[in-house]
Amino acid sequence: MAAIKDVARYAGYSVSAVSKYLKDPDSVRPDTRKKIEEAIRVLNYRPSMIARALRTKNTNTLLLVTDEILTVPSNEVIYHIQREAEKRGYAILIMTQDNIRKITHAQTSSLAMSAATVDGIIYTWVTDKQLIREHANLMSSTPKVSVSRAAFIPGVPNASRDEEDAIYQTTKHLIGLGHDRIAMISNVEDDELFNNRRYGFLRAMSEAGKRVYDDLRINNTMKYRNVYIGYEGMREIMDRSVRPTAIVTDNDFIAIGCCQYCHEHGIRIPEDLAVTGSLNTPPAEIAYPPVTTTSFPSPQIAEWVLETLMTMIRSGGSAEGIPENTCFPSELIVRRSTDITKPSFIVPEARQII
Amino acid sequence: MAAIKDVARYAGYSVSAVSKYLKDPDSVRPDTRKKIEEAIRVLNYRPSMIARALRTKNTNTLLLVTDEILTVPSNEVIYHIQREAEKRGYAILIMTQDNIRKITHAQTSSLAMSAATVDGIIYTWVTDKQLIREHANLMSSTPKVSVSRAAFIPGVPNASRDEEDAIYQTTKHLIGLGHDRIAMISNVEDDELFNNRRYGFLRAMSEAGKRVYDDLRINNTMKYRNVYIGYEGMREIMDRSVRPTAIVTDNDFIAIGCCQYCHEHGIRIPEDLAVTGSLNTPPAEIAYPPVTTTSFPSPQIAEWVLETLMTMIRSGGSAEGIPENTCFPSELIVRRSTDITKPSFIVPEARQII
DNA sequence: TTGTACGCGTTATCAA
DNA sequence: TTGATAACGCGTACAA
Repeated sequence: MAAIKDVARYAGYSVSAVSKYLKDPDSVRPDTRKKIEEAIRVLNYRPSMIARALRTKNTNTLLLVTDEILTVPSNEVIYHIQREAEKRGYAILIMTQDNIRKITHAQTSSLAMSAATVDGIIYTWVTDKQLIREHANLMSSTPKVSVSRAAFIPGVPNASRDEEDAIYQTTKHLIGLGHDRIAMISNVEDDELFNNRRYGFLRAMSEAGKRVYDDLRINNTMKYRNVYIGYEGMREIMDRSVRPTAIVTDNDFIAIGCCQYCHEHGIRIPEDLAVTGSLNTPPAEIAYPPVTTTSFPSPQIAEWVLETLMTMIRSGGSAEGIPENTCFPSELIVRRSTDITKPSFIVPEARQII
Repeated sequence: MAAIKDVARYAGYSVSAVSKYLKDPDSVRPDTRKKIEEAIRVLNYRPSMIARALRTKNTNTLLLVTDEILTVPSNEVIYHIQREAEKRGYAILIMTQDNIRKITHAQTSSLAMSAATVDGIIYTWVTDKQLIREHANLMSSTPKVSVSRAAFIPGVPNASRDEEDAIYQTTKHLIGLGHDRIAMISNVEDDELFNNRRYGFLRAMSEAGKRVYDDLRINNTMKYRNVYIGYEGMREIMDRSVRPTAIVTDNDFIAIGCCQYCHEHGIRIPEDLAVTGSLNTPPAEIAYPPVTTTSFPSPQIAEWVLETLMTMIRSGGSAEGIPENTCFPSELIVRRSTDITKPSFIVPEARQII
């Protein structure tokens, strides 16, 4: 691989002339530029990003910590972060929480690898806050942000969806359709999240002067079992004396589970029962019937992540003046599961991922 | 940030002693080791991977080129590659095809960034073969592999699923259930893929002495519209004089579209019509009814990717002796859409992602 | 405008 | 077993 000194020698100039040219081609005389460009072309020269990084201390690389490459909305957020990063000339290095743990707790005695040197760090949907706190401490001089309340730690700016508002919008939508008896089924992964969502539901109900008949709270051992939670939740609810005409859930998969129960028991959706989900996952769009839901503002959050990191990098790494929490609203997406005027099958315009 | 020389000074030894210790702690005397470890601890020293990379020429980083973070099975493969890489101490750098294009075609005159220096490259589900060929040429000394036939270029070892076998297994399953009139609906992204799949279907049919009644081939403008393709495909098929009792598709989403049509028209699945998908995507498991499908061997492919790259890296980058194409079989997953004895709703054991 | 000299943090070679 | 030194490829004062 040709190095800068080879280019210099071939062009008949010094290394620094070439370096200067690389930084700003117009800062050298036209004939010099010509010769340098010729040399670069002939030698197929590509600057070594490593040597450059050693000198300049920045790698144009951001570390993204996540375990959730496969789950919505985490994968969406990663997707958009990746693209926003590329726009700005940054590459994304992905690492799992487990690997971060290995790095953080490595005995310095053995081959304790430090994390690859990066210009910024993004924590998303991590579960071990204690670990993140330690790692953040270790990388104290590197700009850091986090996404989703589950990853919030003090001192690291965080972006998340406004969960309360999402459920509030959904509930209000149902109320607007004339529903009186509305139940809520939700999974609990995080008490703060649950409380926010629950409050959104209650606020909509109370603003409309509706009586709260029922709610279901399934416990946390059911992670990755949301469809089943919806199915079982429906069974419980249908045992009660007062049956709801609509179900609010905080997850599309729970809603899909509700639909499965209804199919099994001859309950028509939305004629007999309206059902809503949350997060606008791909399955919600192609479910039978398609499920009314609220979007996750992944593009907005991704843009926030990059803009915030860029600001911090420019300001030498400090989080000064950046709010600890930034909330993004979601959008209500009305589909057949609540609205009989919508198609019960896929529309040509629908763009399913895959 | 403390550097190795700081550790050396603090411990009272030379830089090379510390470097030697770092490489193999047992290669220095116990008392020396003690002092060095103390210094590392006190100064919170972490070796600079950048400086190390400048010296050793390897970064312990692999470049993964893909545009499909959101689609199955690409996301599954990425997920597993990421984990297999971490197991071996490698980090994964993700880059889109567009960015690769920018890098490859950058005018050397301006700020032509080279790709970050990496120890290996993985191309997955890329669409622009010409570009990949150029990039592979540019990075000629870096070990490279590709995943999925869509990314195959000569000289770069490729892993993919055995598509013919997947459809063959599916068709045989239907034949075993007693189906006589079986139709096939497929999307066309790639003629080679289509031919493989089609051949698997025909082979199963002919081996069983079945007559081939019908097939549908929807054209390529419908990428990301698979559910709609299934829906429309069913409409066409139901217009024919001889109606099938089973439908083979090459994609779960097409199968789900078929189901939607059936729901709309009172056709019971699987009583009146059996439907099969492919790729074992999450929606296939939670569809109504759950869809019989074939798995994608993502873990096996990911392991192949890493093992192959490790081999190439050890052997100095050559693909010598590595087959150009490695095919992995898939597994048939029988669900309600073909088998009436299976549950039509979600089972408690089902682990849905998200 | 161009060139010289040094340093970034590490590893490897060789000598002590 | 440990230490001095060169080299990896580049950027940047500073001098010419």
